[in-house]
Amino acid sequence: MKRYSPQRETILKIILDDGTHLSVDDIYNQARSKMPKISLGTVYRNLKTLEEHAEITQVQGPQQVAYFEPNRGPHHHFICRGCNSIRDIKDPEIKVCTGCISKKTPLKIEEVITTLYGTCEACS
Amino acid sequence: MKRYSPQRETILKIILDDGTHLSVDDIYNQARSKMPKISLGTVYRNLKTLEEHAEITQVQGPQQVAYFEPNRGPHHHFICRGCNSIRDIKDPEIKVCTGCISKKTPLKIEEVITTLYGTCEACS
DNA sequence: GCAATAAATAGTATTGATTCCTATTTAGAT
DNA sequence: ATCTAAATAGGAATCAATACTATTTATTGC
Repeated sequence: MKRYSPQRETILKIILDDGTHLSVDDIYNQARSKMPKISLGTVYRNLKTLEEHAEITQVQGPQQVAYFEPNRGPHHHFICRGCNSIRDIKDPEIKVCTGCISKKTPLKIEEVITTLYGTCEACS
Repeated sequence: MKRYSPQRETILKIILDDGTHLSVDDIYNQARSKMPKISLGTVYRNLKTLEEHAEITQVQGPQQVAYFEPNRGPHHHFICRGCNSIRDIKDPEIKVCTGCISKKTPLKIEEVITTLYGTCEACS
């Protein structure tokens, strides 16, 4: 990665500033309000670059939609089936035991992603 | 669901007979070899119907590709980052503790999906 | 500072998976 | 056997994502 272009900085800032999870369209729209000539291709390209450099993380949301969030270490997600909202679940709050499987199989486990599906307070 | 059409039976049988995880294209191609005039739309429609009736399950594979498998109860998946293969991990082999979170938050958790990413024997 | 070189961009075209649409066929019920 | 609703084939339409290209912008070595 060369140096941050204004476009890349804008995109990264949008994601860092936002506490929730943004879709490509969210990001594109927010970016356009600050930088009207930015193109959608630029958004996609930079999201890819930023993800490759581990500055942001892509989350697979409901209905095959991709969401992006700042890279803030291992954690999990809760997706509400009512309103499709995503929220973070901090790592210590749930525990996944992978020790047992790694002893049993020759698979090398590098990452564990746990997603909880359910109903949030508002939708209950 | 009315009654099984030959197309739906064919599609379901392909998935039940297969031990691995099939993409839409895999299913379409296998179906066409048995039933040359079947249309892609029919495959999609039936996959949706079969999933709604809990006969099959859709798995979100690597690179946003959807895979289908018979519905054989709760289990998890291991995805190899080398060859993109998916394999099942039986439920008792890993344990996810959700009890702790449900006490802390008012979220109603209905399903927990854990996906392991790593490297398989062949790719090591 | 200034050319040379490489990376990034805007804008548009293209792709590819999925859904939608419509006339026709098929299966189940009366 | 007829009627009615569901399912189908085939093609058109949609939509997210990628690819392409000419142009702009930044970095490097002088």
